[in-house]
Amino acid sequence: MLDSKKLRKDTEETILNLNRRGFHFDLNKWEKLESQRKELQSFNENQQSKLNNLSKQIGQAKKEKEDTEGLQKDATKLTTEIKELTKKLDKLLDEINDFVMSVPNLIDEDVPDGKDETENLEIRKYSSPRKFNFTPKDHLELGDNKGIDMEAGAKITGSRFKVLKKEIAQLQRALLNFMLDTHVGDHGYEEVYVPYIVNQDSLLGTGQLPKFEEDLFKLDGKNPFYLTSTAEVPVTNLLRDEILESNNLPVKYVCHTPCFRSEAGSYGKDTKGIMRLHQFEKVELVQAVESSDSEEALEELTGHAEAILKKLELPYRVVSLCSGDIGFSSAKTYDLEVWIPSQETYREISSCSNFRDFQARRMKARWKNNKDNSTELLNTINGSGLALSRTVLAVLENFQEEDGSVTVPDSLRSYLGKDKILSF
RNA sequence: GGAGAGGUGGCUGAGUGGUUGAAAGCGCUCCCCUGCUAAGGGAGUAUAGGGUAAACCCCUAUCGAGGGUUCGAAUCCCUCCCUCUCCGCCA
Repeated sequence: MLDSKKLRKDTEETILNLNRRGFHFDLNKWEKLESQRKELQSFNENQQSKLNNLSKQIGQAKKEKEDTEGLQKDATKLTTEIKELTKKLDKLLDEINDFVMSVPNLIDEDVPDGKDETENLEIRKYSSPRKFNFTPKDHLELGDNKGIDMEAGAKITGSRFKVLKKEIAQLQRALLNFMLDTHVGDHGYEEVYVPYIVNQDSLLGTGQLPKFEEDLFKLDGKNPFYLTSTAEVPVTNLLRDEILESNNLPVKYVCHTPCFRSEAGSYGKDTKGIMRLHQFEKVELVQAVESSDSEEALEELTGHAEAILKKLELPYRVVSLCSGDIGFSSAKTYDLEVWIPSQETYREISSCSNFRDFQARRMKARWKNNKDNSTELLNTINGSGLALSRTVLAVLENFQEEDGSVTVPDSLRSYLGKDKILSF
C-alpha cells in the first residue's frame, strides 16, 4: 500500500512512476473520492464533537440534579444524524481502501524500463554453461523410472503434482538441508517453522490479496483460509502489528515451506516435468530493516541466494526485472536464472525483492526509533534461496553424464553420502 | 468436543455507564544531581485520520473483531476470533 499522504502531495510524481510499470492511475476517481471523503469526514467529526460536548453537559447536569430533557432531545437528533453520516462515510472509506489497495508499489529509479520479461536487464553472469559432448537429456528423461513419477502425482491428485522417489527424493532433501544450513550457519539467518495455511489478513499484508486470489488455493471450511503460496506470507506476517526495538534489527529469517499455487493463467506453460507445479518446496529468505538499509539488504540477500548456486556450481545469471515485469508489491526485483541444458536457456530459480515499506504499511510492521522516539515503518526484503524443485531439476540436468547418471556437486556430497546418483 | 476464566498502551497491570486515551509500575527519550558507576530528582513518551503544505495547537476514532442498547460504553447485551485452566479424544 502506498502512503496516501504522499499520494495526495506528490500526485504527479507518483502517477509518472506508476505509468512506468504500465499501471493507469485513475486520477479523476481518486480526486473525486478524496474530496468527498474530506468533506464528509470533517462534517461528521464536527457533529461528533458537538455530541460529545452535549453528552458531557448532560452528565454534568445530572450530577447537579438539573433537568436534562431538552439537551437529551438535541442529542438524540444528533446521534441519528451521525449514524447515517457514519454509514455513508464507511462505505466511502471502503471504496477508497479498495482503490488504494489495488495500486502497486512505486518502482526504484534504477529499475530498467520495459514492457515485459523480454526487456529485463542482465546484471551479471556466473560461470558458463557446460559444453556437452553428447546430447543432454532433460530432467524427466533422467528421472524416468528412477525417481520422478509424474503419473503417480496425477493419480493421487491431478496434473502438475509430482512424486519423488529414491535418490531423487533424497537429492531434494539433501538440497533442502544444505540450503538451510548455509543460510543459518554462513549467512546469519534465524530458522523458523510456520503454518502452511494462512488467513486473509496475512495475505492482505504481503499483497497476495485482494488482487491475486485466483493464484491461491482456498480452503472450503468455515474460516477463510488459504494454502500458502510462498513462505513470504507466513514469515513476513510474523512482523504484522509488531513494533520492534531497533537493537533487534535487522531481522533475518530463513524458512522452508511447501508452496501451493493454482498456476491460473499458465495453461500450456511448462507442462512437462517438475518446472511448474501446484506444489513445490522452497527455502525463503526474509529480512526486515530500517528504510535507509533496504537497498543494501536487497544486494546482500541476493548474494545469499547466489551463494547457493555458486556452491552448487550451477551457471546462472542475475537480471533486474524491468518496469513492465516487476511484481505488484515490489520496488525492485532481481531474478536469479539458472542454466537449463535441455532448454538451452536460463530459467528463474529465485526472485529477490525490496518491498520498501509497501508491505509494512499494509501490515503495520514498525520499529521504534529511540533517537527521536518515533515509530517508523520497516522495510521488507525477501527472496528464494532457492526454489527446491527447480534446483533438483538444474542439478540433474547440469551434472548428467552420458550414461544417464548424475555426478553430485562437491558441496552436496556430505549431505547425500554419495558422489554419483542414478547410475543403474 | 464438554466446562470454566480471560483478551486494556512497547511490556506488566488497575479500571463495571459520565473530562478514562485510559491509574500505577517497568521500559524508553531529554534534562538535573552525586568525580565515574550504583542510585536519586524533574519533564516527556500510543496509533491512525482530519483541520493544513508544515509547526504549534485543535478535533475525531481506536481498550481482541463486528454488531446492538444509551444523550454518553473499556465498562451492559449479542455474534465471532483468540488465549489460559480442567475433562475427553488424538499424531
